[in-house]
Order: sequence, then structure tokens, then C-alpha cells
Amino acid sequence: MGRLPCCDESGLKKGPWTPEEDQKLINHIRKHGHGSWRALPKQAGLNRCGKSCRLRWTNYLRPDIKRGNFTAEEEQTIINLHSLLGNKWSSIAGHLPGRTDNEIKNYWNTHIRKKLIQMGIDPVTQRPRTDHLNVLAALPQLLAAANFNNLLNLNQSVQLDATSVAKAQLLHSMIQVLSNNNTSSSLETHHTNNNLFGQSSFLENLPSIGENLYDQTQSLSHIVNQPLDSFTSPIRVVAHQDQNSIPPLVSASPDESKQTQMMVKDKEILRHTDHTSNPSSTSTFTQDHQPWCDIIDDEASDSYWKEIIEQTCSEPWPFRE
DNA sequence: AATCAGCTCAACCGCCTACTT
DNA sequence: GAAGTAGGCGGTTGAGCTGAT
Repeated sequence: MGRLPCCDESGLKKGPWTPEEDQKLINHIRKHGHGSWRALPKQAGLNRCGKSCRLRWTNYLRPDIKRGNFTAEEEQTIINLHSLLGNKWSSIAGHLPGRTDNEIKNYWNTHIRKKLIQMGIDPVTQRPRTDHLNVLAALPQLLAAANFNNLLNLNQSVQLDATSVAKAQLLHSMIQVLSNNNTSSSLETHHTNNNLFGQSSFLENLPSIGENLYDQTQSLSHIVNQPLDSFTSPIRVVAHQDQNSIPPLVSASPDESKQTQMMVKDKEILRHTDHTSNPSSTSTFTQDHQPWCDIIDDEASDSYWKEIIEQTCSEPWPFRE
């Protein structure tokens, strides 16, 4: 059931619009509305196809279009919505008044996507691109990317988010390496939220792992060698024979149950997109894992690691479900 | 000042879906 | 139910801009 593209009709102009053409289109739509886009060009005296007119109007001439740079909130909203909807640009645009799907798509491809890649985050799944074997070797790049983003200082709040993501990813990657290295026992958490600091297997196994890393990351092993009893975390840990990998830091995999994903993410979106929402709606990440932050405050001597973990604890987790 | 490379974004292309005949 | 049409959407392109050399 094919049909010829409307612009195949001979003699129709293509390419950039002139101010005169813009004015004709604006005048016509103001007077008559767009009606049938196919019929519009003739009525408006334009030598364009209807499709071209529609695009010009919706992406550029519409009076309610917001121009200029994206705000930090808008960027965060785009990231959140993209994690839920994927490349459904028109749906994403529906949550951003005044922004067009085309504009959002361009912004994603030229700015956000690049930024995520730079931070080692897969822009498609928004999961950390974890290479378990080389993660430690990649630490300098991860941190450099995060710090570089801070230096750019283009958009402070977004940069902070980006930095925290990179740092959290770094920690998560290390956790995964540590966890995977330990084959003697494995653990499963019954905690309702599996996230960075809900990695109970990490905590439990550290005494045997920590010595391997002690020389290189003394302060980290200092932290993680804390006896589990010293934590007031509600996490309950049980022994488990077959599970030797920790839960993923994020669960944005398209393979997962879409319904569950949608339900969870809907809440997430609401929290991020409703800028006037209750300010007391703290991230569950922070709430659930405050004990970690407390312990770290008390015990961590290395200010660098302390800073990383503090930020991770205190800032909303942008991509977590 | 000239050239080049990389980036941005408006516009196009082709496919898909909903609706009509 | 099949065919035709229009609008919408996402992917891609390329002209123009900008900064580096």
C-alpha cells in the first residue's frame, strides 16, 4: 500500500525556508488554521508540500515554541523520560511544554548522548557500560570524565548529577569486580531496593576480598571491612549458594518486564517532572542507605572516597528505578 | 588570513498507523 | 477486508557555523 512521497511532485521547493515563506505560512494558519496540510500550500500560496509546511510550523513557527538552551530540569526530564520511553521523542516532547520532538531529539543526540557515553553510561539502556575485567583500569577515565564535566560548569546541577552518576558507577563497577571474584559463597538480599548500597554480598564478602585491594585502595577497604553488625541497615542477609553476582545497579534493561518497569518509572518521572512537587519527597536511595553515609562519615579517612560516597548518598540517583 | 575538522540543528526521507472509502 | 490517504514519527542528512591549527 505504498504511495509517492508528497514532495516527489515536481516543482515543489525544498530546503531552507525564506522569511517570506514563513510569513505566508504564519498568516495563513492564523487566519484559517492549518486544516488539511496537503491542501494548505496551495491555499497559502506556497510552493511547498504539505509535509514541509507542517514540519516548519510545528518545529519552528508555532507561537508557543520555547527557544534557547535547555534548563537543567528539562535535561533531567529528558533523561528520565528517555530511560522509560526510549526514542519516543514526541512522547517526551509532550512532557516538555514548548519543546518540539525534533529539538529534543537533536539535543539528545548532540549533548546528552555524548555526555552519557563520556561517563561510561550506555545511552540506550542507561546502564553503566561495565567491563568487569578492565574496570579498575578505567577508573582514571571515569573520574576524569566526571571531573571534566564539573570543570565545564555549563549547567551546575546537571553536572553534579552527571558526576554522581560517574562516581556511583565507579563504585558499582568495583563492587561487581569484588563480588564476582568471590566464588566461595554468595548472598542474596531481601531488601526491597537493590541499589548501590544495598549490595549486601559486597559487604559480607569484603573481609576476604579486601586484602587484595588494600594496598591500592586502602581507604575503601577501610570502609568496607567494617563488620556488618556495625551497620544499622535494614538489609537482611542470607546465605545463598547459586547466586554469585550482585544485582545490577540499575535495571533499565529492555528485556525486563515492561509493566513493572513502567510502573516504577512512572513514579520516578512524576517525581522528577513535577517541579512543584512536595520537596520532602526524598529519594528512597538516600533514605534507605543513610547508615552507610553515617558509617562513612565516622570511619573514612580518605577524603576523596568520602566525597564520592557522600555525594552518591546525598544526591538523587538519576537513573535508578 | 586560510584551511580544516567537528558540531549543531533545520529540514528531508521513508516508514507506520489511523482513518476513510 | 482491501485499498487509498493523511498525518505523525524517528532516523538521517547536509549546510552553515565555530574553533583549532
